[in-house]
This record gives sequence, C-alpha cells and structure tokens, in this order.
Amino acid sequence: MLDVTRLRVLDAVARLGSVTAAAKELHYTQPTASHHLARLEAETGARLLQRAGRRVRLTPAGQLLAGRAAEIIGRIDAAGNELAAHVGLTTGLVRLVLQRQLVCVW
Amino acid sequence: MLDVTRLRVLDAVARLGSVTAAAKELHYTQPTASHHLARLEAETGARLLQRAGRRVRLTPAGQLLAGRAAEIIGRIDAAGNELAAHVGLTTGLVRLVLQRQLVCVW
DNA sequence: TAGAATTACGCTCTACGTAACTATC
DNA sequence: GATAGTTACGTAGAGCGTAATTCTA
Repeated sequence: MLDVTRLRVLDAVARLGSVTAAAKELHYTQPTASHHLARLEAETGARLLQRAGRRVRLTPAGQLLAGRAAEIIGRIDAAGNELAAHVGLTTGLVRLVLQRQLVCVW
Repeated sequence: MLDVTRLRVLDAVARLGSVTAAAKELHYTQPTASHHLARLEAETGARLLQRAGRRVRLTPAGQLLAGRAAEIIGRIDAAGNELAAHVGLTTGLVRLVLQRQLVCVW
C-alpha cells in the first residue's frame, strides 16, 4: 500500500520543481524529503525521479503517480473538512488541534 | 491530516461490523485496532463509534467518514496497481515486496 | 564556490503486541 | 463463563533532524 506521507512529498516536488522547495512547503528538512522519495521508489520499484543537472525531474512514472497523489491528497483533505463541518454543525464545539494532538475544546 | 492507517481500520469496522473482525482482516490484534479507532476519534474530535451491548456501531459521523475512507483507500490501491502495471510494461521486472520492504528484483 | 541532492548516523516517538481489566450475553 | 472491547505497558522500527559528502552551474 502506498504511503501517503511520501505521496505528499512527490506531489510537492511535481508542483514546485525541486526537493528543497517541497521540503520547505511541508516543513521538512531537505534530507528528510529526499529520504521519503528514495523510500517511495524502493517500495514501488519504480524510478520516479531523475537528476537533471543539480535539479530533479519526474520520470513518466513519477508524473503518473504525482497526478494520482494530488487526487488522493485532495480526497483526504476534503474528507477531513467534511467531517469537521459535520461535527461543528452537530455539536457547536471549537477544537484547537496542533500536530494531530488535541489541545483544547470549548 | 487524516491518517490512512486509521481510516483502513474504520472502513473494516464499517464493513465487518466489529473491531475484532476488522483487526483480523488487517492482521492486527484487537487492542491495536481499538487503539487506532480511539486515536482517530481524538484526532478528529468526532465520536465515530458507540458501544451497543458488546458490539460497536458507527455514529452518523462514523458512517460519513467510513464512506469517504472506502473511496480514499480505493484510490490509493488503484494508483498502486496503475503504477505497478506501468512499471511492469516498461521494464519487465518482477518485484517481491514483503511488508513494504523490497526483497528481490529480477 | 554556492546551491541542490544524497548518504550516514543518532534520537524521539509511534505502532504494535502481550497482559490485565471491564462489561455484556 | 465466553465473547467483545478497552486500558496499561514495553519494545522494535520509522520519521525526522544534524552533519558530512557529492555533484553541477
């Protein structure tokens, strides 16, 4: 099963054009983003990136997967928003959530 | 961001009707599945399950999220299959992957 | 030589299992 | 008492960062 954390990195690289920019957007360091990409290639058995000078470019397989990744991430975000709206409407609570950790409800 | 691992547990509970059956299908122990569900409720701030005797039933919020979870999981699986087909067609490799760990390529 | 990526290594935190507990039929 | 679920606790592994290395414009 594809790991969504790694798909997020691939999606960011596809949109922003570099590992560094992707890492920055996701609040990772560059090595962490690079590591996720390397693991994604190992886990899928597909070459997803190729060096182009000191930049990287997506292979056809990488572009294919990045497109699907964007759809999947969109679905996940939409589901989260939908649930939040549902909960908000039915309970009227306000939740403060930091790093997946519930901090406050009132 | 919703955790897909936990969504898989919720989806299995929705389809199979119990935490025990869901755990078995996903090759987890029952406490592990139960823990994922508890964390999912804490992270989303929504009641997703309610005890019904010694079974559990999904709340409306739980049913909503379970439906979206099934869609998301389907998308992820489809993307993985699509990529595998693409790689298979272009390289002719056979990959043996166990627990996300690449074991052999030839 | 400055910028971009990878590799090496260590630490923290999460995922998971086992064991113990609670509750319902 | 058997079955279903939860809570407590310990451990192995993954995620992330820092540091060091490689490569290219």
